[in-house]
Amino acid sequence: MGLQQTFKALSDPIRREILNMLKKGPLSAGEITEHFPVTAPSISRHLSVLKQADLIRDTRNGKFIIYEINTSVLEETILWVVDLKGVDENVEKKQI
Amino acid sequence: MGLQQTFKALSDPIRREILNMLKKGPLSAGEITEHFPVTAPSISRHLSVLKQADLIRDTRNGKFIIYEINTSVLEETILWVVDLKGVDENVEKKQI
DNA sequence: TTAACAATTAACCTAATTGTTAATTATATT
DNA sequence: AATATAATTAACAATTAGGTTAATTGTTAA
Repeated sequence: MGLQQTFKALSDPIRREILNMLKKGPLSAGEITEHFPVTAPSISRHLSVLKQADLIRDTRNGKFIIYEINTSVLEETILWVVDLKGVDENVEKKQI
Repeated sequence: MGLQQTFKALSDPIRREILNMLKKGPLSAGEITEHFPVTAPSISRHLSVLKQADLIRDTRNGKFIIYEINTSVLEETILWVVDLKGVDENVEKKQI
């Protein structure tokens, strides 16, 4: 349930961009929607996919629903990709 | 064209498993197919997706087409995810 | 309590993905 | 040359994904 949902969530460019936006700080659904040329319901579903993957968390604040990023899930993802690459990080750094 | 195709390719469990198999060494399409409960044409398309993402390379050897992993593409992916996580690798290592 | 606003859910459509079987291509063997 | 083997491509069916508009749910403010 973990890696699969994470990769699926990351496989869409709008969702990746949303995560990049939230990296700078929490935003409401409306603020997120403004940045994209698609409708609010469409963004709402993207948010729902990210939430199911536990990449974002939401809290209601009055009329607004505020989204923030949750990076803890990415730990597993990084480990998986780095392991696939099969690289000792230190060797990697020496090469650069 | 880079990140997008990589994430799309990694978003399918069969394709991730194929990469894990190839991590241990090159394999023919047939050998890969044997490990999954789907038909050869289905695996062939998965291989084609991985190839388009440049995550694998193929060379014909007689009747066989041999696939091997290409991890260089993963560099960009790792950088992207690590940057999203916003973690200084050293801090990370100290915490563990 | 009614009106307005923020956001989600519902219903629907189209495009992309994934799987199958059948046909094709390329190579090797007899 | 004919046959067998390895793999891909073509054609089709079923499912999933992503977009839209319309309807619904929460919350605030008049």
